[in-house]
Order: sequence, then structure tokens, then C-alpha cells
Amino acid sequence: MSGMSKANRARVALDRDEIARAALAMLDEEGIDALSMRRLAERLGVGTMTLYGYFRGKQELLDAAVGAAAADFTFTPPEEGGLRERLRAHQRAVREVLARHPSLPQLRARQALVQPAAFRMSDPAMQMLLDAGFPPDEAARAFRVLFVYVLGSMLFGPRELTADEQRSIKAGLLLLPEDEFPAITAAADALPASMGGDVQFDYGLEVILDGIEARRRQLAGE
Amino acid sequence: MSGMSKANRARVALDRDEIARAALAMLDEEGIDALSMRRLAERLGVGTMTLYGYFRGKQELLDAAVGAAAADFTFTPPEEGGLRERLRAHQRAVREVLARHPSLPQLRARQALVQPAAFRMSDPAMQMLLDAGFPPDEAARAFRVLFVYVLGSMLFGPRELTADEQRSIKAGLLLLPEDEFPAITAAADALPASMGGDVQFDYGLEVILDGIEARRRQLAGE
DNA sequence: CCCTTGCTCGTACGCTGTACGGTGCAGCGT
DNA sequence: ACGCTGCACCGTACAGCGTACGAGCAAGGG
Repeated sequence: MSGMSKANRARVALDRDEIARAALAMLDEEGIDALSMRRLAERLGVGTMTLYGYFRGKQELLDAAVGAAAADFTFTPPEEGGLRERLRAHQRAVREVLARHPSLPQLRARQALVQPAAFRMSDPAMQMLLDAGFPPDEAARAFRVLFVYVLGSMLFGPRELTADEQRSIKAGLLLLPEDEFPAITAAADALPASMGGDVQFDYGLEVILDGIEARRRQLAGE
Repeated sequence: MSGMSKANRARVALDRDEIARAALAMLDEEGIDALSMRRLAERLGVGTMTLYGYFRGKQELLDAAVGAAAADFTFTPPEEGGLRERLRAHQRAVREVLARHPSLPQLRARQALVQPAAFRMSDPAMQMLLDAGFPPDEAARAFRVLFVYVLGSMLFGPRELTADEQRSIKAGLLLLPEDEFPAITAAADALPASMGGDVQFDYGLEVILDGIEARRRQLAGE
């Protein structure tokens, strides 16, 4: 048994979890493109190839970083309130985690692979749907709609646009030929505000919750 | 005036559009990671750096590829049918384009920048919402929900999973500790089928269209 | 005391995007 | 007919990437 033999270079310990957390921190601070094996090793005060003693490759390391983020997720569903209120609370909590770790949706988008820990965030929503009387297949489909929407929202419009950004986007839209883009140019005033942020997220969340409610009523026999 | 002076190496012509289309073809055939400036140049029978005479860099070239894909999009809204039927037809057409060019959602996910041509695909949906009586800000918000969902669906579950894939995912889910993931394990049979494909896409589309319909009725005064 | 075991990591390979500057042809002015 | 100018093309080079290979070395067991 080797024990703590790895502390031979005055490094405190270093294990998979510490590396994964460092990777996650780097992702949060500098973004997905700035994370390289070399730079991560340097941050940990370790040779680059040392990381390959803990992970088969960068992919596996990124997976572990996702896991580390998911492990931090805790959510206790509100006692009162029906399905709608509970789902809303949960999806907002998920969105908050994704906002703290903006690279998570991008990682999901690049690699199909998902590891188990990531499901920790999903379980409460599935539970709520099952509790509300959705049969498993219907619950799974409804959950997936929420899942796609929440991740997509962070990917395609994570934050509120500043007034300047909105102005500049609007200016771009107004350059489009009006005969080819009649609706876009007609709504050029309103479009930029819909391209991100919490208000837009909540709007879409309510739209989807409406649809899910309609299905619940249908299942309950009107 | 230089005219067709660029044909000095027996190359037929080569302009921005031809390069963009070659890039798009390469994206479609080999995926986003396989597209490099070197490999694209080789495919075109041209030196790598020649591409930089037409584009400032890889980013601009990718943007042009997105534009080339959007330029191919044609959609004529069905005559009959209400808002719901028309929106459904449009979103399915968009999904088809994305299925032909699976890299498009990934490109959108990586680069915030969007160029005008991409709006060609969006205009019809906006038009339908405006025609249905949605005020511009409401129309923009509703459109954006559809937009995020359609792109997200292609990113996070583009195609139907094979029976084998479903079995293997289910097996993975059943390995999760039952006390920590009660709902996931309970629905392990049903979850894999919800993780992609047209059936799941249509399910979510109807959920969202339900929500949008509810808003339309509300705007119309019940 | 030596030998085995296993972590660490220097070096190297093939790839990437792209900056720089040389090369050679087309068209023009004389 | 000749030389000049401008421009398209692209060879070379650099910094950085993921990672395969194997050398170095400390610790533990005999």
C-alpha cells in the first residue's frame, strides 16, 4: 500500500477531487478555452504529465469537473405549492448553479458523455413529476423539455444584455433589408431585450410550465 | 481592374462564398473538430495562408459557413391553419436544416457573434407571432423560447438513440445509488427514450406551443 | 543494503491558428 | 516592347495544444 507517498515534492496531497476542483475554478474564472493541461498543472504547482496519472486524458478531467460542480448542488423542494411552484423553484436553482459555472453547458454541448453525478441536479424534478402523477415515460419527456430549455438558455443567452449591447444589436438588426426580414426589422426594438437574462428565462419557464400543467390536468382527467 | 486574375495557379476561381461552402461541407461531413485551416485549404487545393486573404481568421470563416447554411433555408408558411400549426411547421423546418448541418448549433454555442443571414431562418416565426396579434416584445420573448428549445434539442439530443444505446444508458442509470437518485432510478426504463429524437422533440414543441397558445388567448381577451 | 514499486515529469511528436515576408503573374503607363 | 506596380498566393516560423514515452527518484519490503 502506497499511502501518502505522493507528497514527495512537498506537495500537500493532490487527488482526483482536488484536481477536478482546480479545473472547475479555472473554467469559472477564465472560460473553457483557457483551460489547458499545461496551465492547470502550473496552477497546481505540478508537472503537466502528472495530471495523466489521475485522469486518462483531458476529457475525463473535464467530466470530473462537471461532477465536482454537480456535487455542490443542493436543493430542498419547497413544502407548500403545487407541481408548478415546485418545478419553478427547482429550475431556478439549477439555473443559479449554471450561472456560477458558465462552462457547464458548453461542456455538455461538446461531449455527449455524461457521468452519474450530473444526475444529482435532475433527480428532484423527476421526483416532482412522478409525485404529481405523471407516468414515468411522460415524466421523462416533460423533464427533458425543461432540461433542454434551462441548458439552452445559459448557452444562448446567459445574462442580461447591457443597454449598450442592446443598442448595438438593435442597430445591427436595422441594417437588414426590410423586404427580406420584415418581422425582424419590425420588432427590432423588442428583440434585444429577449436575447438573454432572467426576465426572458422566467418568461420561457412559465410558457413551458403552462404546457406541463396542461398535460397534468389531462392526465388527471380534466 | 484585376478581374479574374486569381486564376493563375489553374484554380478555377475561389471566392468567399466557395470557401464558406467548402467549410460547411467539411463541417457536415467530419464535424466541428475536424475542420482546420490546413485541412480546408488542402481540400480546396490551395495553400493554407491563402484563406487568410479572404477571411480575417477562422472565426470569420466559420461565421460565413453559418451564413451559407442559412442562405439555403427556404420556408413558405402553410396557408391554412392557425398560429399553432404554422409555428409547428416552421420549427420543424428549422430542425431539419439543423439536422442537415449538425455543427450549426455547436457554432452558435461557441461564438456569441451572429451574423445577419442567420436571421433569415427566424423571420417567419416572428412574422407569425406578430400576425397573431402578439405585441413585438411579447412576440420576441415567445420566439426566443422556441429558438432556445430548437437549438438546445439539436445540441443535447439530436437523434434517436439506438436500442443498444438506450440499453447501455439504462444500465448506467441503474448503477446509481437508489437512495440518492430515487426518481432517476425509478424512471430508468423511460429516461433513455426521452434523451433525443423526433418524438421527444415534437413532445417538447407541443408543450411550448401549448404555453404560447395560452398567452395568445390571454392577449385576445380570453 | 538492495531491489522493486509507483509517482513524477522532461522531452518530443504531430497538430493547431496565424504573423511575416518572399515570389511571381497580370495589367498598365510609357 | 519594356519596366513598374499591385496583388494573390503561400512557404516558413512561432507559440501553444494534447499526450505518448521513458527516465528519475523516493519509499517500502526483503
